[in-house]
Amino acid sequence: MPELPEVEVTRRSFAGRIAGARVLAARLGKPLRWPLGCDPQALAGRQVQGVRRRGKYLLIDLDAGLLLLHLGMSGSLSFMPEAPEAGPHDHFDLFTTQGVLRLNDPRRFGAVVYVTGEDDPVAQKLLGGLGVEPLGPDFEPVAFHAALRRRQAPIKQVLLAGDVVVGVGNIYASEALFLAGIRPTTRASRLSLPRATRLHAAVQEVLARAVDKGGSTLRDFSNAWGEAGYFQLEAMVYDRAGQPCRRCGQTIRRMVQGQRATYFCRGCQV
DNA sequence: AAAAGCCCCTGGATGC
DNA sequence: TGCATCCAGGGGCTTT
Repeated sequence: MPELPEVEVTRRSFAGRIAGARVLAARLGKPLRWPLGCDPQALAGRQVQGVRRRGKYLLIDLDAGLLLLHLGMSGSLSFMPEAPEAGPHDHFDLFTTQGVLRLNDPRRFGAVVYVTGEDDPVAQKLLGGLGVEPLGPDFEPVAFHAALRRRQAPIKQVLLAGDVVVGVGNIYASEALFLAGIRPTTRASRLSLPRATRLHAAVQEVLARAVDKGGSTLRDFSNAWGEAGYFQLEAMVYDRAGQPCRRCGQTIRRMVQGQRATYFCRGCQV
């Protein structure tokens, strides 16, 4: 489910309310992708300093150590004054003096991992290989072009890989390539500087706009307030196979790259 | 080093 | 109605 916009929207929806809270207890449901990495009881008494985001990870800073949280494919967070009884897909609860942070994740591709710091080997393994933040100052056209020149894979898959630029998932990769007028199958190394620059701008534009719209709610995404997102309503290509292109009228195509669906317009993307 | 496949898991939609 | 099949916002790990 969640790409950078959904994760960022989630972060903003509870960061302010949980900051300063004291952890009372933690509860685990079924196993997630990785073990928590500490006894849940050991979290009691720690204070939440704030919530950051790195790529699609949320970093919940504690006064000692931090929690790395990933929503995987089907995860969503809620933050409520009091938690209803846990349902079958509620796999992590953090009870605090200011409310309960709950992770609901039917498919359990998500994770909550405790690490002592960002230099912790586990944190390094998960965060160390990530590319630059697309909405940060390090995402810059010339460096982006240089990084793409080293990659022979199709540009769609390079965007998804996350080691050049983070946070672009399956929806926004298709959308950004449409905006930039680039075929998803184009080898990354063959993009000229002007085209890479267009793609750079398109990635920033589509992600920023999606954050603005509260993310995309295709099935069940909602932020920690329970509010849905609306970006899916303005998707140009994603999940629109067989429908007319909103720009040129040609039929939107669906193809498969690396076992993931890609949507594009033959008329608008060269 | 980089690319390509393979999984992890559950639920909803579709088709017979 | 029931059952099989396909598909889904991710990404680490293993193999080429």
